[in-house]
Amino acid sequence: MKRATIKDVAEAAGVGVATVSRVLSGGSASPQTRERVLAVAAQLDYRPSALGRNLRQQRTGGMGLLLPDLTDSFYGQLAEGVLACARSAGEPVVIGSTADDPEQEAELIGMLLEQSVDRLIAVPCGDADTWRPALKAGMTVVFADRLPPEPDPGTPQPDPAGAAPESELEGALSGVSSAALSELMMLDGVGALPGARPAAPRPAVRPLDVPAVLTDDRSGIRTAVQYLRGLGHRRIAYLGGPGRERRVEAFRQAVGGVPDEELIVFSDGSRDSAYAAASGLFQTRPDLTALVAGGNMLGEAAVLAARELDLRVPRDLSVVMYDDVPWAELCSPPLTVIAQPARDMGYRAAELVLRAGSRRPRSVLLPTELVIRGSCGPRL
Amino acid sequence: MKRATIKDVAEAAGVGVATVSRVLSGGSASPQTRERVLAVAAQLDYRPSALGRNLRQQRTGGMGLLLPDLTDSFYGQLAEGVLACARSAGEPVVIGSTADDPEQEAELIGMLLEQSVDRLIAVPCGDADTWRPALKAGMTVVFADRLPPEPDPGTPQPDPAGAAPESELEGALSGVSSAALSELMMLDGVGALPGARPAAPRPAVRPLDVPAVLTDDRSGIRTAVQYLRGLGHRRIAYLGGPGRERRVEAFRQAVGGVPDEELIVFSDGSRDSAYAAASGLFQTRPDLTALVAGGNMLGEAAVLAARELDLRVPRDLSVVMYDDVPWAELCSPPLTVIAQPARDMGYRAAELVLRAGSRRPRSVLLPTELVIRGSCGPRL
DNA sequence: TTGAAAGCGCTAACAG
DNA sequence: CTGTTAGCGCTTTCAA
Repeated sequence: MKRATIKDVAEAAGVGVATVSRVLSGGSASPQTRERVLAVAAQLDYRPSALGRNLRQQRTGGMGLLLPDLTDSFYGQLAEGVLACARSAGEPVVIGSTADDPEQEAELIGMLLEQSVDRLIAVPCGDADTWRPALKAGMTVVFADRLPPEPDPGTPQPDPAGAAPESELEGALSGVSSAALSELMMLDGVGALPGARPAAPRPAVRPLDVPAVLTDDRSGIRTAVQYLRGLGHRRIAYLGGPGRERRVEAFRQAVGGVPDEELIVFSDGSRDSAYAAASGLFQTRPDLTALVAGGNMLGEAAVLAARELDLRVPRDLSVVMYDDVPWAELCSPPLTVIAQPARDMGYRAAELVLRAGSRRPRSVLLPTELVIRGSCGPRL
Repeated sequence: MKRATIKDVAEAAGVGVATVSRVLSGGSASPQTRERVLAVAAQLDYRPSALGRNLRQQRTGGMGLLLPDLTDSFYGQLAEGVLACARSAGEPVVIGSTADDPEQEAELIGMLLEQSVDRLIAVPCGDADTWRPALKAGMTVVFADRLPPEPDPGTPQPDPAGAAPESELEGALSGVSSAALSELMMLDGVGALPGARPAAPRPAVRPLDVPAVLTDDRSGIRTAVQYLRGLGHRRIAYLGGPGRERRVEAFRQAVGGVPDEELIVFSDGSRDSAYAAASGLFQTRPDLTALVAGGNMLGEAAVLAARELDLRVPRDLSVVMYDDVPWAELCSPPLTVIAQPARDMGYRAAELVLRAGSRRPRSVLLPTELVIRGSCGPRL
């Protein structure tokens, strides 16, 4: 039993296919025609085929979603946000996971292009060159959670917002009422995120001009570092993951002075590498008393490594982790975290990519919140 | 700059479109023609449009994936498995999350039908009626992790494999070499999972005949219960989630005798409901000494509720949780779990749904493993 | 308000 | 081995 086509409906209703199409997409038609068509369509259990429509319109509906790892609760939450928005719009979502590997990312972009998916939400890992093809092909792209690494300009770039603003949020919003602060923040052109310095000569190759939904990393990190400093900690380490340059930068800035680079270590996206990095750090620098983990998988690794080395949290080591995830509370002690509104980020990114008409939508910067639990203590 | 079509390539190469199509899909062509076409295609950066192909073939490639909740690490891992397989096949995956709500599930199925996605992997929550439309439409469906609830037959159904077999695995494999036991298990017709009793009169409405990738719940639960009993526990409670009838049944059977139904409580898919259920259970039955949580979100809730009520684990309460998730180790104490090969399940489900020719593929039953950590102790 | 007709890009059947 | 051609189901001019 084959599916009914628009032609079947047209014949059964004694009208032309164009009329059926119009009725079903809310075009104009006389009431009686409309009613008849609707009745017949329902009776035949007609479902318009997306295939025909897509070919005709030269575009697949819905959106793509590219994430590093669905195993990471943060991205799981982000994805749920996207799906929630897509569902309410009745749009399909094509998902792909990149494992933070630019090559896989490029492949997935190619696949989406082949499918004529022209809207894409991504947590990018590749650089501008990975992304240019998608943009040139006319895809509407929205980045979430982070931006592609900027091509390193010749001269080391000073903080884009000028002299170390209190936070990105404030930087972007200087002169805005504090009521607006609690609102979701808008800013334009993510390439030059905060206070666009009109005169500053940027490198000729301007980064990508793609809207993004980000959280205020600078403020998140700064709050955490200040909190730790307030507890007396001086040797604070940072454990970072891939694509997180903004956070590291924020960390360097927050600790102030000449940062002790040995206290800043990185891993790639895998659990193993995170564990190795954490473990290595603890062993080479037993003098550190606090750690900021730049992501929940890193926090996981840090807690595990600390336990393995018999470092007691928070007695021997204070830990703050980026991302609030369900298990943070189950941990012993419960982890103090920098919470990001993961689900909202996904939802808003989906909104952006769906609403995007011809105009490029604006970027969104969401606030973070330091959730104090039990993993930080005074320096002893 | 528009994308090149097959026609452009044909013209530029001085051949017909059919030839291009043939060359690109590995059909026969003379070496020089092939070479020329390939060269031109590369030169024009030609990418075949899935739109045209899909319409022509009346089917969208790739597969759908329906999960209850991406926030649940178990499903995140499952999804990663599916994506890994899909990626290596170059196939797109359309994802949807149902929140264990049959209505949303039905809607998503409808959406996939509209997209002509004809392969679907699902952790089902709706019953047979929800799924029949998809099957009637000719979708190749593979269930993962669980099956739709069976329509309750008039007479209470005895254990389908006869007199309480040691486990589903063994039940399905009686007479099979023990070497094969460590292999992935095959069995036919999931509707009548284990030892198909030829003579037994089943209800007229046979359940769905859909292949599935499951784990051996019976053995998983039984092992856990036996472990707890070995530690001296007698009042063992079970905290269950939606769509988990097999596990509860296994639990009832494992505890033997007349189960104390008050010790068996359920929640829906949400964290809140799980917490409420756990908390309620602990308060109404302070005499229980051990708990089996039928899923990782339930385990999470149980640990939280126990902590809230000042029940020490494992001193006051021993806990075994279904699903091994990264945070199980971070928990204090680290949780003893029934581990399922989540990623493999996803991968294998994807294999099944992709390999499915006209023949219905066989079901797969994977083993579980009791991972003993620190959340269980002797009854005091 | 309505219908006829022209494709969108591709594959498969058929003819050469 | 290769080219021509007929659609797949739909939307969208363009006339009527």
